[in-house]
Amino acid sequence: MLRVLAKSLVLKEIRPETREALNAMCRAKCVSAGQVVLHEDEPTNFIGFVLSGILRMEKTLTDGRRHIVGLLVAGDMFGRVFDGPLEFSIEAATDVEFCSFPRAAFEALLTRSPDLERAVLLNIINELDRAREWMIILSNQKVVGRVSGFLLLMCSRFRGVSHVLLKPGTGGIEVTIPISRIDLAHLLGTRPESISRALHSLSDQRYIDILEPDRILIRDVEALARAADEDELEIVATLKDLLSARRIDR
Amino acid sequence: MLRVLAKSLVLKEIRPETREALNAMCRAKCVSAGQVVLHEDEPTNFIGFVLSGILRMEKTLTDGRRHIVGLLVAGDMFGRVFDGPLEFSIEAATDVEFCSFPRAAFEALLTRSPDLERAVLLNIINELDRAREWMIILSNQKVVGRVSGFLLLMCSRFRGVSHVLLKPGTGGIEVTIPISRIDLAHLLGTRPESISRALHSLSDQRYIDILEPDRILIRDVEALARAADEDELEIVATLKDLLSARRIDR
DNA sequence: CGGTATTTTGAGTATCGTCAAGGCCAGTGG
DNA sequence: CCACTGGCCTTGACGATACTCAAAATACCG
Repeated sequence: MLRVLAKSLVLKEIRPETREALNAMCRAKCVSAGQVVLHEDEPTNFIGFVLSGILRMEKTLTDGRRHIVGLLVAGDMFGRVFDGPLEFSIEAATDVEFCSFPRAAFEALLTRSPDLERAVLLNIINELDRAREWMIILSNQKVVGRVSGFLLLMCSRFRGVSHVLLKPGTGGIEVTIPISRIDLAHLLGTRPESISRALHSLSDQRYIDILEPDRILIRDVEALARAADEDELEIVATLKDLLSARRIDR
Repeated sequence: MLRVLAKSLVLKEIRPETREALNAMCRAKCVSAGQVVLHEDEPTNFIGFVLSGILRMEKTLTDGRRHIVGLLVAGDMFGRVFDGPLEFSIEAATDVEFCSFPRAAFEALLTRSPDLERAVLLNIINELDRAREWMIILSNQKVVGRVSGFLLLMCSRFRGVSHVLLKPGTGGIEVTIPISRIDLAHLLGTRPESISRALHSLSDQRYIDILEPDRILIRDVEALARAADEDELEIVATLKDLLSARRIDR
């Protein structure tokens, strides 16, 4: 299983001994969509690494509403490394495979393996960057802008992972939205109705096709980036390169 | 100067030797409000620790608009620790003192001082939590909600730092907003006019007093939390405790 | 004291949230 | 096999909110 782990950019640099130790303490787990992996405010007794599928991090408010604060994909780490309990619960958005390390053992290993500590550090820096990307998307005034930014983020971040497919022939990218409209609405600071309208507006402009409610085909990445307003031009460039590269491939 | 640094929660745990080494490589710097400390996308050649004042992290878009993605206060660290250049520039929002460590030397020390690496790790975890708090505030649908959340965040995070003062007698907390309306508007995903209206609406309800455009007296923390909707009840509890404690003190 | 930048206010319009209804799909039980 | 149910997504209509543009008031600076 650590073969899979090793593919994660973050963990591939660690020394064989450390990897051995990780391997020894690691336990594979599978959960199906909807199950809760970690409860909010409970002391975390393990650290997890996602192998496949998508998890959502969500904060449950006192009145019962949920608030999604991020998504986890293959290669991502979750669980508090050192201090206190998690501030949000972690729930499977799709069927998920992950491996878990007992917290105490993991921290002990962390303390005596600088390479692992470095890997964890890089992982968290990465996560921080992603949180900032979310912030920029969320600070878009209009719902279509936020939705467009979300779609772009989905394909740039989750490319290569199960939920994004490139369709070279048509020059489009197919994205599966791993969360319900209502959750997406909370994530983007709006309501499901507005999400629906935004998607259909993008569809009317022929920027995207709604294959199914949760399967979107992105036809015009640049137009979407313009709608998102953001300087996700880097993202766009990357995606375009990828598309044309694939087209030449065949 | 490291006396100041040591006060930062994050660095107080490091060993004397490491502290010595840090001290040796550290250089104090002062910049005045408005100056740019680090440019976006330039390779970062130093790591900085804020001693006093407030810095803003901002992304400059291709069309020249700026997008604030966070604020840095005393105790915060900035600059890329390992990989690539920073994704945003760092600018002084007020007059700022900070100390800087040459990047190469800092990373070398990091590699041979697990205690420092641990401290840096905790610092970044902290920053990640803050980014997620921003996300929750930003995902509030209404502008008054976001503004209220912003004010609460300001006092909970920046308490004890120059820009927040407790006024025990009146039971209020005075906050100085360290950025202009237009920047705050960008940060909260709205326009300056709406920020103004939101603040004056809160003022009309007697939740806050606008002493000066950038100096706000918070009169009713709970009401503000209700307006922010969020479960910042923890924050509220903390603030209330603090207020009553101070009141008893005198 | 003038000149500039920032903040505020006002009026009109677009957008979005709200409420209510309808459609689609999957699962259930007759 | 079909009707029924419940969940989710969509659509429409209406009211609230926020954005736009323009102008006034205020603060800031020389």
